[in-house]
Amino acid sequence: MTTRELLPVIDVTACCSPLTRETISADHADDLARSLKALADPARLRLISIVAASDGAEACVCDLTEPLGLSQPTVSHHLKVLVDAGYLEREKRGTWAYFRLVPGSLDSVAHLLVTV
Amino acid sequence: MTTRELLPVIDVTACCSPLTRETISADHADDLARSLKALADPARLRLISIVAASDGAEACVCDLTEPLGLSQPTVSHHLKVLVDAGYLEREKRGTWAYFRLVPGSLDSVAHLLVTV
DNA sequence: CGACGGTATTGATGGGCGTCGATGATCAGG
DNA sequence: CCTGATCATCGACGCCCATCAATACCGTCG
Repeated sequence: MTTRELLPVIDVTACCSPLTRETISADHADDLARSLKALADPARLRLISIVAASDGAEACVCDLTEPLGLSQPTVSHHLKVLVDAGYLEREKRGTWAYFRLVPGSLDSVAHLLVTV
Repeated sequence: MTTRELLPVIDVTACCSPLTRETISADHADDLARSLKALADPARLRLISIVAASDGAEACVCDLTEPLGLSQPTVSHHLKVLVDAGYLEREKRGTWAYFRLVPGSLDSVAHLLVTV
């Protein structure tokens, strides 16, 4: 995306077809893959779904452990992955930690997907 | 999605917030996670991008090995993953194998994402 | 201040996956 | 046929990751 626009001209052989437009850069592919990897887990998708469906669009860990059938440390780990990836935000109120969806985060990665 | 609609009523305690709408099922989360996992790799994202940007929207393995800097077996493996996941389709013409984007496959997974 | 409950972190373990070299399968051309 | 080229499959290696038990951290409440 910065200074690597000068691709060598490909000599056309029998099978090779030339490119008609820009492809995504290696760095861009890396970033998008990281974002998708954070979502590519059944437990994390269900966490996002439950948080989004909860009253006030927020939920604490105690809401999330039981419906997933996973241990509390595992749920905490998945939540950390989602927070680090920018899909959830964490707010600690007293004893409980509440998680909310980051608005537009899912839409943005979905938009990146269709423009790959 | 079939016979497990009867969720136990959650007794409301101090921290737990009730659900206001349906969450995705475990099976649905599994399927979507599988689809996303097939995309969550830099090499595979670049493969899709190159195929989509190629003339005629198709490319053969020899087009794809060099720009990725990966060995031919590795590229073949990634292409198989993408074909199995329904993102690419393979057509063998003589010695060469041509890959095309399956129309709408990316849009459909992107749409599933924003409705989680 | 001490006990208790919710949550995050650590360490260990087992499985999955990306990568490669070697090899097999298939087709074109002499 | 035999050879060369393209692509798929196999076996192996190394690394990342999902999961759990144990433990540490940090609030609240008595």
